[in-house]
Amino acid sequence: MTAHAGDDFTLFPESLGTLAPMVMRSRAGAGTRLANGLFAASLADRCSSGDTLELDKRPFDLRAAAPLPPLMRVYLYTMTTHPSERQQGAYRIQIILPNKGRHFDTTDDAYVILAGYNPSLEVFALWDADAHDIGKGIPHSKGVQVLEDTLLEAMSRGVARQTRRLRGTDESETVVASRPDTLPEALELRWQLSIERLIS
DNA sequence: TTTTCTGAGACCCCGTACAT
DNA sequence: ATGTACGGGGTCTCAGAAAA
Repeated sequence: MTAHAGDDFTLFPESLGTLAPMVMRSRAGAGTRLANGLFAASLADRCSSGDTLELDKRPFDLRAAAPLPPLMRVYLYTMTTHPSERQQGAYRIQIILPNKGRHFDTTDDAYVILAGYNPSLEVFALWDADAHDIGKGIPHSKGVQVLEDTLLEAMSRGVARQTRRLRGTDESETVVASRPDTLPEALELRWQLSIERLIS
């Protein structure tokens, strides 16, 4: 995955007089900041202090040691359920990228984590970012879902996975869910699944 | 205090699967 | 082959937070 320098956001702002790539970030709301903090805290023993940057922003970066990706860029959203929708027990996040961008930012070869957190269930869900950032990328906003059963399984077993088909393609993705205390394990699985998907 | 931006709820549309 | 229901994705809107 590469950064899309030709899109409607600027990777190299001339006003700064620098060629250093700049990651587009938006400010995060209170709930997201809380989730960011919990996410980082869950990986505290895999990251040295000071390697977690800008927890009040979306995305935030996380440097970790093997077997996790060396640089993770985390797009974390609050995961909600909508009783008005037909499918009972379906949770989803709504992806809205900073500055109306259409692609996840992979500056510095970061591995993009697309995650949701539900504060009432206290579980994370990790989607395959690459599976959603294809073609023209992400429109104004995009919702991705995960079944409640998967989250409940993660609550009881630590880590759970769910395969879901992507509409309009022949492809499917695997969503990984986990409790905060099993997040390193889930991230490792998420990374492996992404690699398998890339080479398949 | 006002303006701008973001997050999240709600609704609608489209594609697919299944029953008839 | 066609109709219907369901699941997933897209857009609109509003409230709240942050910035000016």
